[in-house]
Amino acid sequence: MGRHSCCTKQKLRKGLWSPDEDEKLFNHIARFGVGCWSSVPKLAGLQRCGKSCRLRWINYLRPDLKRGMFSQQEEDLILSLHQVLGNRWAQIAVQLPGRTDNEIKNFWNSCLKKKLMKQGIDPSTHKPLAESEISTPNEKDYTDEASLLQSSQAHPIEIATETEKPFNVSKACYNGSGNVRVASGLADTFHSTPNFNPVFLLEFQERINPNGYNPNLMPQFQQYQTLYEPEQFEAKPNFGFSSMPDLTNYDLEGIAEAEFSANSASTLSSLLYNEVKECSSNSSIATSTANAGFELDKMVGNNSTLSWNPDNSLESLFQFSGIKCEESVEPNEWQGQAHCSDDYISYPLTSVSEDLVGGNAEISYQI
DNA sequence: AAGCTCGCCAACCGCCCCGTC
DNA sequence: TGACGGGGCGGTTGGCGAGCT
Repeated sequence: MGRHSCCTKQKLRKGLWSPDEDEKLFNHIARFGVGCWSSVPKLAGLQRCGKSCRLRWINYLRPDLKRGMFSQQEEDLILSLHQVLGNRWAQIAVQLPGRTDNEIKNFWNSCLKKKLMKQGIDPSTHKPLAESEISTPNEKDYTDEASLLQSSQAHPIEIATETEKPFNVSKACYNGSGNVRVASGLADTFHSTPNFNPVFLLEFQERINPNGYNPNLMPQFQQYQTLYEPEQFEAKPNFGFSSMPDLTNYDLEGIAEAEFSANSASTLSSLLYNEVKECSSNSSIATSTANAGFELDKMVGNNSTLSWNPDNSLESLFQFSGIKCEESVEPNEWQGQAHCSDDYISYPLTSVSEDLVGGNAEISYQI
């Protein structure tokens, strides 16, 4: 296979990204969303390969990234997931909103691995070192149920019996003895389809006390908010970042509503915030597709257009089927309604809402 | 203060998978 | 059906800063 074709081109910059490059990439994605990565460098005026742009966006520029130290709960969850999934960082990252696979991988290699070693636990098998050396092959392939069963017999995964919400971290914790306790059904989740329920995500995020916005992007956010007041966002739908509340990063307990309003750029954000906060306070999160539709319908009570891309927070979770793009529109021709081009898609929330209420739409949860 | 070591982490590399032609 | 290109993923590297001598 060899080197990726985009990297073979001449005069491509490598190494650390400059603030200027970041700004160019950020502005490009902010305007046009995530599309064909190979065309991004050219369109954004960057001397980088598409892969490099993609990585920079995913690992650093994405507004839904959480920065800072890993919490104890996150650490426990990583340990738990690693025992089940092994070095499948991307799958592990799915369960840790706001964290990238690269970040988790680095955290594992720099901290957790050593921590386990100090505790006398083999980081690759999660068994006591002595036992591991004697009997256990290094990396087990847990993809098939037989090997999982075999593994769990040697080191049982405790399945919680009570009706617990999945991703309750306190119930999916690493106990330091090589065993992992997960909520009922969680193990199945890992090994069946890659589908992921965002309700679980919200549940989890309630508990991990996120650290807030990606600080790297605050200046840009502020800039956009200065340029475009909330009422202008309907006319500037391409600024999906600002109109898209970051569900992963709100400190639902700590942040004042007034503060939120000041920081958010749209009514939609406030509506979403209220909804999530409500869920947070009474833990009555919708658990069915129908309920999810209802909740969403309440959330999207205005006519704001959500312009967001599949890599970003909410639409990465909700894939609305049954919504067809009627026409192809160039990105620079976008207006405040539903648009679709080959590479970029945005949906008017009211349409989504109507479809959901009408029962025509199916929400599938997707990684 | 200078040199050295070490750890962290951003970014790259190489491979694989999948879709398209 | 095979070649090709794009995207995604895990492993690895190297730059840089902090701490130590």
